Amino acid sequence: MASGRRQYPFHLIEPKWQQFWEKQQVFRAFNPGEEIPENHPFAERHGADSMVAGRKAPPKFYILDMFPYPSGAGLHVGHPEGYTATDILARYKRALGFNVLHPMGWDAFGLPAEQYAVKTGQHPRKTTDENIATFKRQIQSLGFSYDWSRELATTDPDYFKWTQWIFLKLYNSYFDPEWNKATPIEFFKDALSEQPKFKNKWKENPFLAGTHDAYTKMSAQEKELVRRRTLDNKRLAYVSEQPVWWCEQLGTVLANEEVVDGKSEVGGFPVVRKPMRQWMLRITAYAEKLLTDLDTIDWSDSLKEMQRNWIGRSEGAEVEFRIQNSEFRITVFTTRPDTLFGATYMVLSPEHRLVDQITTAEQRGAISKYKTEVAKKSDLERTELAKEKSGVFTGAYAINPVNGQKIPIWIADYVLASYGTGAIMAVPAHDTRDFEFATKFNLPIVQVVQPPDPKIDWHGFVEDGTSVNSTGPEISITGLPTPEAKKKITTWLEAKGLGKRTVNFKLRDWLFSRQRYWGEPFPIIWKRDPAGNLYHEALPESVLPVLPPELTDYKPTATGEPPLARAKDWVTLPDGSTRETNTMPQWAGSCWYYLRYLDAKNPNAFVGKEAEQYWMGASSPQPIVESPQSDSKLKTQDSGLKSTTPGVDLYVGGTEHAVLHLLYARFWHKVLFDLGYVSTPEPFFKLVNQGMVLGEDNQKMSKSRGNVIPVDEPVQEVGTDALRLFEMFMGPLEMVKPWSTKGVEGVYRFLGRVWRLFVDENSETEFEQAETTVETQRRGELLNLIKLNPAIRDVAPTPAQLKTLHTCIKKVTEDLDGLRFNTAISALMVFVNEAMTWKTKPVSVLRDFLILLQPFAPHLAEELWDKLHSALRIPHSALSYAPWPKFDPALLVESEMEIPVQVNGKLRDVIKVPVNADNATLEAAARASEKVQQFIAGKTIKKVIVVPKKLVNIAVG
RNA sequence: GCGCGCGUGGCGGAAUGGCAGACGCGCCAGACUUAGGAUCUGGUCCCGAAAGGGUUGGAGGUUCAAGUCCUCUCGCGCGCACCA
Repeated sequence: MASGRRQYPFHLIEPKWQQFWEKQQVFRAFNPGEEIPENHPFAERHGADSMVAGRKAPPKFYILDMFPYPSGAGLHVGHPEGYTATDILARYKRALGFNVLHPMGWDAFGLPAEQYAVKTGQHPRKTTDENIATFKRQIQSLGFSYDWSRELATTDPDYFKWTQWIFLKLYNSYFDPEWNKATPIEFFKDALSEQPKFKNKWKENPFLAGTHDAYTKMSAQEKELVRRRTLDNKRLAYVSEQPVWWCEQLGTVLANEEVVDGKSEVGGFPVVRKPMRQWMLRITAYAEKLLTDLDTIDWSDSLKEMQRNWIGRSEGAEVEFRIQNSEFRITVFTTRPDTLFGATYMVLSPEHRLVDQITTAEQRGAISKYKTEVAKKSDLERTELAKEKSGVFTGAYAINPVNGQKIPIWIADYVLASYGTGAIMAVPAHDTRDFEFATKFNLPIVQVVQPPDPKIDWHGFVEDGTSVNSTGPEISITGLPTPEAKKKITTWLEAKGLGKRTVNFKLRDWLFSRQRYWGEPFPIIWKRDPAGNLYHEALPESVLPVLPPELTDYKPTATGEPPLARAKDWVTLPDGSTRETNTMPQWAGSCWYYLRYLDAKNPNAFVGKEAEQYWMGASSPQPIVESPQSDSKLKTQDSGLKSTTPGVDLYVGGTEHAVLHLLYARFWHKVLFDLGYVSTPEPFFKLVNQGMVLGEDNQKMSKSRGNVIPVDEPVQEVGTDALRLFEMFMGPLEMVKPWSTKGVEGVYRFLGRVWRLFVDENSETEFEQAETTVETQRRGELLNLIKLNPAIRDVAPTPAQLKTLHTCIKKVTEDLDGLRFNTAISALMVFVNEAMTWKTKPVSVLRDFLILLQPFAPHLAEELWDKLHSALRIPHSALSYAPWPKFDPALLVESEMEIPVQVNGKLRDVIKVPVNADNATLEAAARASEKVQQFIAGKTIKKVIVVPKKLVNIAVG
């Protein structure tokens, strides 16, 4: 690039306006109750007291970017795509009269800084701070209108104090199924009361060996133990000793979500199952709400679908099977209880707790050999070998409850311990996997469903049909269509106490602890009771934040003991209790950062109530604030001023967070909502995923391919306005699209044309000569040498000019509302192409154009806005708050319009008719057309379709 | 395998069921220039001299009218993946 002459002095304009915005705090967003400085443009537009209690505050618009993890590599041109889109919207909404919240911060806890610390001994905080500085410099060089006064970093103790605080809320709450919401644990304590009315609650308590009466007879100490275990078993944050994903290389456990194809998502290292004591968050309690509330938010279908798949709800039944010559019973989960008569064998997962108990002596060797083999396999191997089914017979038999048949019990690794009950009834005739397995091991295959189309083979037919061969001594569903058969047999099972309707989810509880240094410490300590039982206890809120200890060695220990355990002084408290040494996962900080922005400096709460209600709560439509500056004719556009939405109005980020971050954040938000801390059940009302920007070779940008384009490159060559414009001009926001250096030059040329539309070319030559002689620091002043284009005059626009302008206003406005930035930019180009041909360029028209351009190319627009008004001595306020021009449809109407005429659907002519022509006139004009006559001559006209103001179509035979 | 999305010029992409290819890139020609990799003007889907005909991955269908709606099919991308 860098070819030829510079299109316009962006190198002077861009720093100039960035400094201006910074100095004037132009993009500061004001909270309810705040007084606004008199000279601030927000005050000029809305009044200095507009946010003070008693006055109606302007409607809010909260537009949020997914905050980045500041890596050492800096930004490439893919990063600012989403940021540019949100910035354009933020500037547009400001122009419409909204109070816009547009913040930025840093998701700064994370592995890379820690790994660097392990290698070099440099404290992760230092690395993190340096990376934040780099990211901030680069992001600021792009001229985004963030309110930097609300900047936050998840690693800041003033921030993670509240992350820990929210953890305490989770710890001190349980999900109450009757109220269907998170509830302070104090309320559950009632259920431990010895009052008779709570007796029924005791039945389900796994910590009571006997009954409520047994409890009343216990010693105080025993009661305390039971009480504690009962509560701990209910908390939303709980400790569990269960097999978790352990990654040797990373030296930590990982969440299900961080394990992809049996490897760590970060680094791609192998992971193994290992039983460890871990903190879990009970996200499964919210499975149903997380699923159904998707219907209340405006996200893309594909994204919602990804979340639905992840939550994985399926309805079915649990059925209990007796085991022959044994007291044990095995419960299976099935979505097809109607196929119960076709269950010809049963399969347990190798990890099922009953395997050893039911295995017969003869089979013991084979079973234990198989179990060992399976345990050795990583998850990756287990899925890779999935094509070939394997398994071993236990020697035991179960009794099919519907027909009393004896069916063999196998174990096989195609049955997962982690889903359903870890056991299945196998119906080989109507399940693909069971069919494969039965075929391989020669197990009987019995048809129980007849496909609707008799030509379809019933072997392996898994869809709905009609039940057949399904009659037992007590129940028959033969002849019933699948849905009814399901219903009938489930009802029968329930009546017999053999089973029950069940809903199952794929979603697992969230493994919430990590063996790392660079994360939030848990506000938890461990103690022992007099009997020596270890138990955990929350630290009081008053001691938050719990800071991590200083260390010199950040390496995890080989045993899985977290690095924090090395700080013996820190771990052990004076009273002998010890601190929890795990830290929270990186996701914790990003679960609520959007709430901290609302009130980022609040020392007393994670967010102030008033601020939360204003920015997150839904509000009713607001009256439009009329600015004294606004053109009398041009009122603020009202299209964007409908009632504001609950939650974040627009959230933009990459698909990589489609399940993890977005599911976790929704979960936390729902808990906070249930506990009364926030006012909406969902955090993000509208969400858009920007598509990835590929390299010029159409490949994903990566160091190894050498196709990475750092943002600094185009910023140097063509300026940030051109970069911003091209980011949006490439194509629709959601689409994956390749970068194009040539394309950048195209929009750069466009900005050059805009420049030349406004400035006097002679003065520009003068400027360029002067620039070569003046030292760098003083060059900014040279911009004053550039004079306004003499063709710009304060005259009334012609109807044609107004039409060009208003066509552009309409298109840009509608496209911005629909996030169609690429076509909005093309509308601006069309305007400029047209305006270049005008001999006289009316100020009022160009002024409105600059307001339209401002969101896209704010630096250039500010410079020209300033020049335009100064040169003509028109008083003006900041462009950033200039009211958006209103489109006037009357100006687009002309006396005549062109109407296409088709014969048999084929275009034959375009006729000019008066705009108000009625159907008869249109038809007559169409028939009169010479070209049309050629095609209808000698033929019968069967029908004439006239669409007013659209077209005429003549059907002939 | 299942789910979601997408197939339009040489390229990125436009088209509330109503003139396919806006806008930009590239390319061609011209103007201005010592020069042009700056700028400006014009041209640029295919066949055809023209009239006209053809054209939105392919095949059907609905409709006066289909890139757009429906069915089947092929190809690509993303997600999930033995979820009972």
